[in-house]
Amino acid sequence: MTNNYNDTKLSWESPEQMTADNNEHVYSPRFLDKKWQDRWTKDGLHSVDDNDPRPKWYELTMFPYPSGDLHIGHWYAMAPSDAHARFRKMQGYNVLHPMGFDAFGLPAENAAIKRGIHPYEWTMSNIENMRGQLKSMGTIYDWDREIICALPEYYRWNQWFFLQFYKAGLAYRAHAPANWCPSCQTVLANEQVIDGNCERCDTEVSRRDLEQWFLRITKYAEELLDFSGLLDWPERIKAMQSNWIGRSEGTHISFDISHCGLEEVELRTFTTRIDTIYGVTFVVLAPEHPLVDKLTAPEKAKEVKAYVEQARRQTEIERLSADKEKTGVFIGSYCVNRLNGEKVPIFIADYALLSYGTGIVMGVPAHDTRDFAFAQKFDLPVKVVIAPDNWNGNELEEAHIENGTQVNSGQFDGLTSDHGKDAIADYIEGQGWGERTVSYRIRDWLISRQRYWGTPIPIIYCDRCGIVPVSEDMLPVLLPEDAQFRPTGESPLRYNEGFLNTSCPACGGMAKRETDTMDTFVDSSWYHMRYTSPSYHDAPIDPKTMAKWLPVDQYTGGAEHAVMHLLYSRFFNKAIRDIGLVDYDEPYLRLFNQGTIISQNAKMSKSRGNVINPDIYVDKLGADVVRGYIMFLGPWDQGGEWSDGGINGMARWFNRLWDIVTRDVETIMETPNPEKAERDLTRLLHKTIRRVEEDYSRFKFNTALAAMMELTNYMARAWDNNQVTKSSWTSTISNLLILLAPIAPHVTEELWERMGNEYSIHNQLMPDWDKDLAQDEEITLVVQVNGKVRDKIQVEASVSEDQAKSIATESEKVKPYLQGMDIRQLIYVPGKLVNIVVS
RNA sequence: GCCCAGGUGGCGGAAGGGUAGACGCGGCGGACUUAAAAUCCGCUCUCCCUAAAAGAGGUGUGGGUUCGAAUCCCUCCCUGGGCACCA
Repeated sequence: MTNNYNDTKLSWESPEQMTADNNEHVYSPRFLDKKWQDRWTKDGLHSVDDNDPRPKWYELTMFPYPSGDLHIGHWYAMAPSDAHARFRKMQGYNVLHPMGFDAFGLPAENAAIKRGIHPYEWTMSNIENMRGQLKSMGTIYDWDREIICALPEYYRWNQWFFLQFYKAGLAYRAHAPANWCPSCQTVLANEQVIDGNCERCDTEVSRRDLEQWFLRITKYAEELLDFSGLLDWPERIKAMQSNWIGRSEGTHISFDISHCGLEEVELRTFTTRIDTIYGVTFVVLAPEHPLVDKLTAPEKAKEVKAYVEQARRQTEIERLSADKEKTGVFIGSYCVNRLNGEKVPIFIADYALLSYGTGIVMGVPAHDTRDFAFAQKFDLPVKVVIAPDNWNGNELEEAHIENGTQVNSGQFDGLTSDHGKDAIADYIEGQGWGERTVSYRIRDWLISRQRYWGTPIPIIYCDRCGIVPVSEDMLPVLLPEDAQFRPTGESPLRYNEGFLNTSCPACGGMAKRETDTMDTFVDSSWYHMRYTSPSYHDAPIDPKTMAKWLPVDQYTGGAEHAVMHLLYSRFFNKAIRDIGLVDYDEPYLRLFNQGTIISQNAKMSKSRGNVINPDIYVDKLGADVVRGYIMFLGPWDQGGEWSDGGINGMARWFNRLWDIVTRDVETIMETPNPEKAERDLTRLLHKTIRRVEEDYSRFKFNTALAAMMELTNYMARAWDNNQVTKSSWTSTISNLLILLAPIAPHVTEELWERMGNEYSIHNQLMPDWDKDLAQDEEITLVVQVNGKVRDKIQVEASVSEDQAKSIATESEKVKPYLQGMDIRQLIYVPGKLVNIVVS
């Protein structure tokens, strides 16, 4: 059969040339995108009803920073999540799939410094533009629920949460060395320093001592390691969070310094290897440790001071480099190892970190690689206390860090080191010299930022009353509009007299406001909650909508947020739970991480010039083709490479689909065997339904599309071969359109209407598949001899084991391989194959 | 160094103990066209062979388990990500 494809194909012409008016059969994607987007908006098709009785499904994708342009990476994150949310909706859920803007942050302020545009103007006009681009994707976002973090009605609740944390002892101020990004002109949290560089701008960070506000995430270290409240999170993300939290079990053990005549009478160290306590030959303090001054002998003072200053100057990178040669200084005093009464010299060295454990390390060169290197450098004794198996008593070439037998360990000699650990810890606890404990690598979350475009921290400093929180009824503390944007290293708010000067809420006297603003990760820690009641005035969330929607059922986004946003948000949830604001333990029950879309073998970036602008493709090919192509690239979690050739393939398939759906069924001729034609097409349809729905639920859009392509390929062939019936044809195309609707909402809506169906396809339910109808009538029986395929035979699906075996052994192609052989075994796999084992 | 995730045609990728390479891109050949584009049809892992048929080989490497391994187990190599002087 020949088709006049010119009449029915999709046209990629502009809508001016091709409108639905001048030709019913020609479709312009650009025209149709707009036609249906307008219609859906007008009908409120995607507005979400809090009172809908259907089971709820809250599907969220990480909201974008309003950089001003929606690039292909945004599409890659958002189009598949939209398809998945649509799929859930078509499974009968009441779906909330909202969108908003992570609108505070540095680029807005940098634009102000560079170009004199106010951050508010810059941000809001970017949002305006991006909202339009987001709408062009054809997503089901309910724009009535949009949130913008930079607006006072949002950030006042950041301040409100901060005050609750302050009251609960979860927010505190401390003077501490902090990571300073000289380019961003602000401090950063530990999570925002990647390999010693700023997470945003990649500039090397330095250290700066400042008064800073912290949130006490360490209080939740143990609970954050417990992922049992999550339904489905990637193991990788859980591993990254576990790594970051860095739990290690060990013992606190103190060394006696009572002979020094100080107020302090002991040095507390943390060790995971208490079994090696008899091998201590030195103790190391972190250079910044407060006891350093007190313990330094006068004759060493100069040398120690020089070392401390040099250590402070070092950047994070220099200091943490593992291959760096050990440095340090003997400070001229000693402590006593209480277990054996030995006198132990005290050093300072920068490999001891003030912020981990107690800031003091017991040096056991025989059994720790770092201590070994230090001992070599300073010619300190290496005392073996854990004998390796078959140890001959010689000196060690390197540290023996594995297990062994306790030696030179007093009463513990002869125990295995495992037993030694327990016995020594018991003994120490009994003597009151220390106790078993757990140490974590994670530090409290530093939220102060010395920048303008963020949430003002609602704190007032009064000379008489000290630190005074702003009272709740005075919120929000508004960002002043008229700030001077100068990169001074201090918040621009400090130079704004009108903002800075205020009166003390306690005594009414003159006082000054905190001028730092909050890390923007505070905004994203609870934004998912605000979507449920974006304009609620009495609290961050309406308790009614909270109970209805939260927690989030499915969250999607990039893995780069594993130890930043995702960890902060989990902490935030647990903290506000303990304050009594929510009653669940985890904010995001299921998490799926999409990969990265690349182009020309590299991440897209302006400097590489390999950036793909989606608008051009949307304009030419329509949103559905771009959506479909992005989902067809490969498995969503593995990312993929953009190719222009590839997207044309997707456009071609939509073209063929359009052709198939718009064929006139009245021209179908009588087929010789209508029952068989009907059964065959129906069978493939039901197999396709099964595959597509399984694939959607696992985010395998690529194979779902492949299944639908196989179906259209079959249909085109069957039509040409006169092997279709009107009824199966019609029912197959309407089911196919429903299956495809989550990926391609516009084309399917248009074709659905053209078939004469009731508006809207997006209110249809996903079809069920029928096991019997999907059942094969014939199968290909594979016949192997010793595991090698020798024949493939079409047989009835109902074939019995005996029948299959005899068909296999009697195959003409197989017989030569059986000649003169003994059949040892016949393996039968029902519905699949027979393997004849011969020798 | 430790912990994850990967390695399959020219390319993106299917298959997660049972026909390796679905689906798509690219390529080749053909139809339509004055021609081109678009569209449609056919072929497209490698070797052997004039060709077909039939063989043989083939999923990073080397071993193992199994009637049968891309798939499970062990060794090593490579790629990407995370942690790393954390005591």
